[in-house]
Amino acid sequence: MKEGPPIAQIAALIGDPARANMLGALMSGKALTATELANEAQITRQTASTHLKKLTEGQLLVQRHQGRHRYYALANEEVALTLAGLMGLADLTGQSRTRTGPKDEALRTARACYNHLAGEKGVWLYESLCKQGHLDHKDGTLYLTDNGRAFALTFGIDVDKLENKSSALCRECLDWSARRSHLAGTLGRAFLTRFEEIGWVHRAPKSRAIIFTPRGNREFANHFPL
Amino acid sequence: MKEGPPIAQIAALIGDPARANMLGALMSGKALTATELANEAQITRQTASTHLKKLTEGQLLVQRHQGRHRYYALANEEVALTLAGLMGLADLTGQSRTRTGPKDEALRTARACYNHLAGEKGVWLYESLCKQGHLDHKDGTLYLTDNGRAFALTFGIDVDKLENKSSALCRECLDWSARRSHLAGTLGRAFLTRFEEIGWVHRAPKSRAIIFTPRGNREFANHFPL
DNA sequence: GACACAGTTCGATCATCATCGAAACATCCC
DNA sequence: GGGATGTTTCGATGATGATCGAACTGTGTC
Repeated sequence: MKEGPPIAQIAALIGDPARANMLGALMSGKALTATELANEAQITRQTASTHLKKLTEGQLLVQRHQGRHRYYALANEEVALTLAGLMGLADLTGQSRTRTGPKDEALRTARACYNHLAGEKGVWLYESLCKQGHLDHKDGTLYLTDNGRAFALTFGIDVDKLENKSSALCRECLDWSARRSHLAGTLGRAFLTRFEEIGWVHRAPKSRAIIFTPRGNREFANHFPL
Repeated sequence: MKEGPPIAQIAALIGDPARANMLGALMSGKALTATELANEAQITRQTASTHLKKLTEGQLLVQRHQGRHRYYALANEEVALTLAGLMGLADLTGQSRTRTGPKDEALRTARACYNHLAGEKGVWLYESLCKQGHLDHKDGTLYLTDNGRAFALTFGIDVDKLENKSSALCRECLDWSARRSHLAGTLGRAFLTRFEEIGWVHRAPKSRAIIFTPRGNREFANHFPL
């Protein structure tokens, strides 16, 4: 990796097509094995291995051993949110050639972004929580109100346990192309996990798309009015 | 430029050291000529020209003719904010080797970020405006309150004129390394411009640093209490 | 133990792209 | 017009880095 301004090193890491494909696959939030990532990027396992090494050294990924597998995941939420920002910008500047495919439609409606809900449904969730007074801004930071805390508890989310984690509880994830924010942070991830637990949604097999069941759609609209 | 996922193309553009240096120089918000940018990146003018062409085609920059000069500037605020995000992430992941130089100190205190105020003073401004009830969040978007509008007017900022512009009035610019937001958008730029007009600050010659005069420091603290 | 599977390291190849010298083009000034 | 400055285009060179075949390490299974 050539020397230069720090931003160039990170961008160069993301700038290779193979690596970008891997990062894109990891944006769902799930950890994937080296082989899965190699398939995702359409390269051999050897090549993938060198890429994964670079990404890990660059602190964009972390690896976790599990038997003979090595699972790779995005290093932290900051990486995920920055990548989301870049993706939105790419969309905005018209780098994306393929417009409005049938599968893209599902992604635009609801998708996983580092294990929180993004897309239209993500914006919906966020705005509903704000409007109900469950989330609020104070001096520039997003926080969960007492009302919101109670609401989360009745919804089956153990907020106290979330707060022990080192990363932030509430955070905004900005999507340039939608020009809207939605909820990220450990709370954002907890909501999506809960939706899965209670059978409102399930994940599409090989995609970031989140599929709402008919019941999930109804219940979601009931619990999160706009 | 190799094909691949859209994000890779943008990142690859930023990922070259020479181009990254140019973008860094333009982050102040000022437009610079091709020759100035070549000097900034320490490359010949021919090389700079090809880089600038690529950046312009990639919609990261716009160029403006003025006589025999060609001024280049960041294409829009979205580009600027995304670059700021990447820079913060680079800082966070420890890509930056040079820690806490004497000049970095000034940058951390106050610097220009696409013509709005960033750094500690930027956070200060933002938090003060929030605390005084001049800025508020509603359903996930930042907006100027009626109080804030009146305040801006007495401060010498013509808000009505700003609102006619196509880009957003209020926007947040997130700095990962500081983990705080500050005010961007046309209003953010208007504030910095006004500070310059009334002699509170001036720009360091070849840097993004913003220098507060002694009087500027006092007045700033008076007008924007925390 | 032998075998299959997952992943990494090594070495060689090859394509891409940044770089610069030279030259062309454009604009301003006198 | 002629000369000076700013900028781009062209062509050639060179270095970086992505890629894959082959070989090697480590882990689980029978």
